[in-house]
Amino acid sequence: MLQLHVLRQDTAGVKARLSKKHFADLDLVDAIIALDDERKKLQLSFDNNQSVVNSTSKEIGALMAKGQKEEAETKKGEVAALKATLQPITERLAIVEKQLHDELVKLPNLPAEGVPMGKTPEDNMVVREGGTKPALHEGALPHWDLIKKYDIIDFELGAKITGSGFPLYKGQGAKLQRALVQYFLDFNTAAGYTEFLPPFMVNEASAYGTGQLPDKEGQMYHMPADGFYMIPTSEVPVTNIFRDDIVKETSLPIKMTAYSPCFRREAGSFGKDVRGLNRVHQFEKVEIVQLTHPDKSYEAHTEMVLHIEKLLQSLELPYRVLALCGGDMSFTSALTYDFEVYSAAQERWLEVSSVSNFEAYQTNRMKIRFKDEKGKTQLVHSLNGSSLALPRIVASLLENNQTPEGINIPKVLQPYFGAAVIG
RNA sequence: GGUGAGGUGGAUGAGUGGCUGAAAUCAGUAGUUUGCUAAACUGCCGUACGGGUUAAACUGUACCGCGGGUUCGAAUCCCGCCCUCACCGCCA
Repeated sequence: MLQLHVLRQDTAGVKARLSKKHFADLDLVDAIIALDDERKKLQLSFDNNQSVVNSTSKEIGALMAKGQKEEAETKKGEVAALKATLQPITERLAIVEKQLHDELVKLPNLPAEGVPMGKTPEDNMVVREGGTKPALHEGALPHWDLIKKYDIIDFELGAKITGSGFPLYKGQGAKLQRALVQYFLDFNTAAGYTEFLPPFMVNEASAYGTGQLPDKEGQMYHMPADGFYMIPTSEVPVTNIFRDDIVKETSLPIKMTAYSPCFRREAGSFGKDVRGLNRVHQFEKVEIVQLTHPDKSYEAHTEMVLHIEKLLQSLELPYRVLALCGGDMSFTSALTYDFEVYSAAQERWLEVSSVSNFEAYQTNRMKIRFKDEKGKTQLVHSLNGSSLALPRIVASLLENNQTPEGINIPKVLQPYFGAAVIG
């Protein structure tokens, strides 16, 4: 969530940036500031009253010790009267604090300087493209046919076992998953990211910390008996490692990577976009996360974008980098670059990575802080990016690398996969 | 799942109703001393929200797993929950 002092210091600027994100309820900003004013007033009057209660209680203790019962009883009466006046203040304060918080989390993160204007995916800006689109042979197939031809992924069986959107990987299909995960993790750890294998379910506090709750509740699978959520990305458990911590400034940046399956309900997604591997309920993903000094987060973002780009280049896939426009960025993000790979048979660009800088939006919720050289506590910045989401990489690999003889495996993957061709 | 023990500041750990926002030790940090390193000595050293100040100083309140309760007063007593550890049971 946004920091209150930002709203106070530059109310007009905040509103302008919220509009860039196509957030309509600008009056909410004023309402929040008004709530905070009330909160301060209540807090002050509570503190002053409580202060008297505390000191009087001490006097009572001293009187009792001296055996001056009568005087003590008089003081008790005073305290009781004070506490009676205190009660409505306390109650109101609790209401105002809750309200203030509930309203504050409704504000999305503010878009950064260079974020393009716009509302829909069409307004996203292509930053650059790389790789070359392949020329497919006569009779080339989309991946949903290729997986049947080579019997490597079975959607029907997955649906039988669980439901639609839960693919069953078989034989070389399963091994390809394992090879990709391992390759991605090795690529990330070689660049200084520490590997984690996190829990695949999280509690409410963690889901809240990264911003999945309260607004994206419907996107996650929920286990009501235990109050847990299946993770939609390992960003959630990994970023929460440092929840409520004050880290050493010298430990920044903290660079983490993790593999996990990801579970997404994708409620309300229908149509041609969802065919085959394009959109599924469970998929494999390797994620990178950084916690940085607030002055260094944009530098880190650039570094992460280049890192993902190198990874895609090593897979020899045609890709492009998009700067998301204000309206298409996620609620919590200040700057997002998406990576898309071209899937030649279906002639579509598929999103395989999203690299975002959340600035202090997530860390303000999670209270991840550091002490600067003046000893002042500050929030760190958090960033993350997929490196990478497997299904669409697989779709694109299958489609782009198909030949009449089989599917060619990129050189870098061959040691992991143990073969050069799926045939 | 059963039984028992326990959750206190970065760590260890004292503290069973007021003198405890919290001993002590370690770690950290600033300084003194010292050829260097090491050691010794001295000061500082939790978080949040306020008041106050140009900035400090100073100052109020809350917080000892979480939430309630008792009391003039709670880390300390009571209730509920969560978590950790040990043993037993079950099990990959």
